[in-house]
Amino acid sequence: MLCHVKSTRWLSDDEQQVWRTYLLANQLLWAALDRQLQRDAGMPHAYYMILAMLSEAPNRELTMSQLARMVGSSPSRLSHAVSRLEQAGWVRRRKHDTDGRTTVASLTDDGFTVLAEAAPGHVEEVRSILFDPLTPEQIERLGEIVSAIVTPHDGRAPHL
Amino acid sequence: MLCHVKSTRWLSDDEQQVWRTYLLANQLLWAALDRQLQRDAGMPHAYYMILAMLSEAPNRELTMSQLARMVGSSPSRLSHAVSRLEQAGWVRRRKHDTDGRTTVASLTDDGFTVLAEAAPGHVEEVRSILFDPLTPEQIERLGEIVSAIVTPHDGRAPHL
DNA sequence: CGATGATGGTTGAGAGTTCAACTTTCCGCC
DNA sequence: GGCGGAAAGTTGAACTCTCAACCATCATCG
Repeated sequence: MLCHVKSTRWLSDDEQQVWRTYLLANQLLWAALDRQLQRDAGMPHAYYMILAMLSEAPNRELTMSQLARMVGSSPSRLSHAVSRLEQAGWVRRRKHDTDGRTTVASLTDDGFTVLAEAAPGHVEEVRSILFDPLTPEQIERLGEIVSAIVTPHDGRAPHL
Repeated sequence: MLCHVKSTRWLSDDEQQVWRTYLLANQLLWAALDRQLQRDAGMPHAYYMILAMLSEAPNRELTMSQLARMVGSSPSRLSHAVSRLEQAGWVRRRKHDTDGRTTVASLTDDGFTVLAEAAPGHVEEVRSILFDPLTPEQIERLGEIVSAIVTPHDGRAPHL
């Protein structure tokens, strides 16, 4: 037992329970998602998100910075990932027209095809694990809850 | 736009919104947790969980299988992780007395110390990101929701 | 007793991520 | 114009994770 140490706001038993179950639910979800995407599209979820964001962008292209913010990656991680996706022929990189620092990533037709083929299975997976077990009310509550978490509170901003 | 493809149960706009925000909230949480643990204890969250599970086990030891199930790792991942932790001097491995196949991992005193030092900051981080932004009612709802997700539904079991 | 399969665990290679260092380009200001 | 700092990206090394192959031990059953 660790919680004999005072002056720490330890979790109550109920909170502990929620936290542990939250971790478990998350693991279930990620394991299933990664397995499905790896099987059906040969890429991890982070890469799928990159393609998905690009596919929705005007002209199917975004700067690396925009992309990094949208998928929540560090610049480094994104750069490596895009290198990989480029190598697979799913994304192309080019220099920005007017700003020489920024590079623009664009989705290729091949990339779009791969995405389109993986999407139905992916959505089905998300649905069956996350949404199907929940009632409509619970889904609404979940929406409120996650919104509360991502909304900046008091102190520091959520480093977006 | 991808959703012109029919015969897929696409997410509604509301569901899409919940899903995206869920992903964002998760990223926030994991980024913060990993940063804090890396800074304060020099290990990723998965490793922290291993130490935490061991610390709560009778005699502070568990078999690799038990440990793997509790932290939700593949045997391989756990084996690599424990190797690393052993190398750091925080965990020791030994052969099981009666079953020659199983190996038992036990938390060392050093391991316990590291854990004890990292725990307060970790709990504080979980609290400030996950629990503090939520009302007590929301926490309870969240508990119900994650329980519903981890509970086996209809078809296949959640591969625990 | 000995083959057969199941259980428990490890290993190595390849893929992904992190972290810090670095380059290049742009902006503001003297 | 040129200097200093900020912004945008990239790179390489160290680390973690995944996946498949593998070894050893146990259990069972003919």
